[in-house]
Amino acid sequence: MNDLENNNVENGLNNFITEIIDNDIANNKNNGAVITRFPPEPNGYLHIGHAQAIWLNFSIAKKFGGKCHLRMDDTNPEKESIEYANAIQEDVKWLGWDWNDDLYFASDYYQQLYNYAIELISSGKAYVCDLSPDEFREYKGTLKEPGRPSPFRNRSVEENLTLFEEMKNGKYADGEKCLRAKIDMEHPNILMRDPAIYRIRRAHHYRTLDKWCIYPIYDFAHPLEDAIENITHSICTLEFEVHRPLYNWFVENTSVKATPQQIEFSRLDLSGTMMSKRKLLQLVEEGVVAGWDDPRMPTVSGLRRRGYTPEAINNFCEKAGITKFKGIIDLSLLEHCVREDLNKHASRYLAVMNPLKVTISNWEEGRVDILEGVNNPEDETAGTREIPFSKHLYIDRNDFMENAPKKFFRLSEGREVRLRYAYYITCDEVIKDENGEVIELICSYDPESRGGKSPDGRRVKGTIHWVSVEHAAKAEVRLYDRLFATERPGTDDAVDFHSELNSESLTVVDAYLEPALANSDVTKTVQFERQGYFCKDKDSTAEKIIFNRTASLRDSWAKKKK
RNA sequence: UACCCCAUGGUGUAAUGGUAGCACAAGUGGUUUUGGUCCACUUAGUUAAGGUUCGAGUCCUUAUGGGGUAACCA
Repeated sequence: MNDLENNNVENGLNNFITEIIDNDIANNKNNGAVITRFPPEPNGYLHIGHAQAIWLNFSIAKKFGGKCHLRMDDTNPEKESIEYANAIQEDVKWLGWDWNDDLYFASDYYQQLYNYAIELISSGKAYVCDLSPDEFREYKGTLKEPGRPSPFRNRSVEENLTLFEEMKNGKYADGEKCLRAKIDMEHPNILMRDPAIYRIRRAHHYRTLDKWCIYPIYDFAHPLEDAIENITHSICTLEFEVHRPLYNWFVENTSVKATPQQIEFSRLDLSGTMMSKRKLLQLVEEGVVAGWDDPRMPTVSGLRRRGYTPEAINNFCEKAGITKFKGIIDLSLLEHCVREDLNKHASRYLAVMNPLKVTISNWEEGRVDILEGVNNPEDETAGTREIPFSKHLYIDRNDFMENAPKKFFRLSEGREVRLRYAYYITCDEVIKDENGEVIELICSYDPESRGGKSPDGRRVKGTIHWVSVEHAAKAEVRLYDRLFATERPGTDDAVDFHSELNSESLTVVDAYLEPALANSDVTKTVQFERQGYFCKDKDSTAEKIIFNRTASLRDSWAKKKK
């Protein structure tokens, strides 16, 4: 392994883009500088796909000793808001990235962009066009047929200058005129056929308010924004590939000094969910989910509320990889990443979600024993906690079975199990109600087995979780599953994506928590032993504790049963 | 077929003309006071056909399949 490879392995970052940058640096392009940017439009919340773009741009900056700008690409006042702009910043920060002083807004460049437009007009490379949007489209041609020149294509520089200034000054109605780059109406790439670069839109902008009634269009604005900020590598997703000639055209035909390079990669796609901001917005507006931060949403804020950690998300972004191949990542990789992180860091607690009453027949009423539980077997420094034990307990209903098969290592009449950190108990009697449903178990405990082992060293295979009824706190637990039942929801236009929703994406149950969990102010995601990872939801009140299930534990027993 | 892009196990991703590797998933076994974790092992891959070469996943040609692009959105 050579030094370069070694270096890349240590950085955990090596893909076709870093190879391009390696070459650029070897050739001393940009004097070896690397400046990237993450340029979201503040028209929605960030999702896991954005998280990968963020991870990519910031990691590249870090790897090459450069920097990464955060830029709000806010050139469309009709869809953007301060709420979104703020949420984006919060999410990027939470993911662990620091843009230092490099926070920018495209809207701060409006005057500069206007000046570059004048430059293009002055050099005969842009003109004001009076075609209506319909006519504009018609003149543009189709994918297979060339376009025709606009009748306004050959206006004089002076006339264009005057008209453009009048556009800016509000002389014309919205859509009455637009400014177009003069390139080639017969170009095989339809984007090069005199694209519009400024439109008239009397919309209130959340930052520039009503100062402007003309707004620059992405294809014109973006390369110039990049150049203004001295971006060296402008990384974007695949659908902009055909825009690259246009991107370069604006860099080459204006007086900007920098020569940013656009590089496209395949956006991250996850099975069982969708990344369309428009459709996610629809789910929010229709109330299908509880908001952008609903724990079932693939948004950064949704994952945060679900109990995911930034480490898990960034690891996932890295493991998913960067290529130009448009694939779909299995949700199980994301789940693996969160379990991997949480297994190392989450404190363990006992909580019973599906309670079945257990009475210890040979335990005195009122007697309480305080036992010691290990907080995290993966981390000795996490310490221990006290767990009260008494005559009346709850165990999980799934941990009892009548006529259990031999491989069932839990409780059944006449069988013995270990209560985690407590005692061995044997089920002596099963009490049922008039419907024949099991409502209580009468068990006897072995006083010699305190702490979960007995002096005779007998083997008790099963260990189950429990809580003491009188010490337990009741809580609500929200069990989340994938939002959609299909692998690729929303990809078939003939299918309404609502029909692909998973009707069981949310199940609400009651749970009984051991006191150490109920009394602590948990802010981190914890493990309910043998069940999964859970975090306290923001809907919790002093009276009502609410937990969200982040992810279940792997369950090889459940698999075996199938 | 107007132009552009892409194609490696089920999924994602390495291999930069020289032994097709890794991760997830799936499965088998072991350890275990979480049927978790951990450990070991197994299954499974270069879209096709030509060409260049001592040697091709990699380079060339063609075919096939998939995707993107015709907003005064980004």
